[in-house]
Amino acid sequence: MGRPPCCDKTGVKKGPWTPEEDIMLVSFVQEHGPGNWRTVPTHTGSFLFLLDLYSQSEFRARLIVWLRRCSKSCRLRWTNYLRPGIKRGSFTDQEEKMIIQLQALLGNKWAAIASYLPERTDNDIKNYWNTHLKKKLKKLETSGLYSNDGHCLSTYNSTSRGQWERTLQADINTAKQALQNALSLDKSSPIPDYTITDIGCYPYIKQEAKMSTTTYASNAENIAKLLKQWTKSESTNNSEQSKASSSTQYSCNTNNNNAMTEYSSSFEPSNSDQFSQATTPEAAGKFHGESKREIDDEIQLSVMLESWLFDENDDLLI
DNA sequence: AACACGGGCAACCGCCAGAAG
DNA sequence: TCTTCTGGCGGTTGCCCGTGT
Repeated sequence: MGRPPCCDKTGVKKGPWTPEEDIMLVSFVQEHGPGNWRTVPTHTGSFLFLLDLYSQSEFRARLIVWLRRCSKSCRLRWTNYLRPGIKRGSFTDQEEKMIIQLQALLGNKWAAIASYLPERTDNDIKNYWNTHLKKKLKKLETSGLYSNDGHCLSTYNSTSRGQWERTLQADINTAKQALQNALSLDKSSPIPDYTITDIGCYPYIKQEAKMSTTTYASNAENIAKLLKQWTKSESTNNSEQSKASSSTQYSCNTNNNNAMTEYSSSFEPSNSDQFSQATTPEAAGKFHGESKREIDDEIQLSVMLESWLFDENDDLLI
């Protein structure tokens, strides 16, 4: 009776997302589009996700990683962090002003406020409000420069309420226009090609990379590029390390002179160890308190698949 | 140099309305 | 029609890192 659950709730991974998981999620959304969160755990097999780019990419990279996130977590990660078009970094004065005005008008309706700031997520706005603006306004309030109904007296003292509302309406119209533009782009191309500047949200892409006009292709080609570099270092590591380990390494070859440099160097080198630890099935198991047997089974399966893939694709992975 | 503290932010939690079976 | 689940939302937590002592 009723809907079947989307995924096995026991053994679902929590905590910070790893780059591997992000790659998987991005590639999934690129293939299936956002909004199918219920199918994410299905398509990723709940426990094992095999990202097969063999038929899609000239680089023919294959990757095994573990995704044990519930659909809700996937949706949240996508909407708050990975979704193209998200602007990160400090808020501009204009944005700040708009948030203050809209908060005064709408209250703590962060989603509604975020709809007028298409480049910002509700979570970001909420965080910014709680950490910055609340204090700022309190200060202003105590100094008499701000009234608690959302009017910054220093700015609006001389303007009538009608003028203030017109200003706000103009701001809202501007934001609406921006939103409509964004939506019309979505309509024309369900999975648009994003330039690297459009994915400024992507946390592993350094500032200089954002300046590039390199296309962030919709067909996972760039992820394939990234994986190519990644699997290359992985296979090198495998020859040196025990084959029983299914851990993944993030090493960056910044000597490459092509676009790949931007992607590979985008990973945080300082965290590479942390990532490799966190992404081993052992580490994941510890994290979730899984039984040793389950972990061993997963390791075995992973090792089998991994050896199969690397053996088969040695000639393809350079 | 070591420790304590606080700020910032990603991610989780719990609730609700609506959808799906 | 009822039950169960998803997706969306706001509130809250906890970790990481920078700064002060």
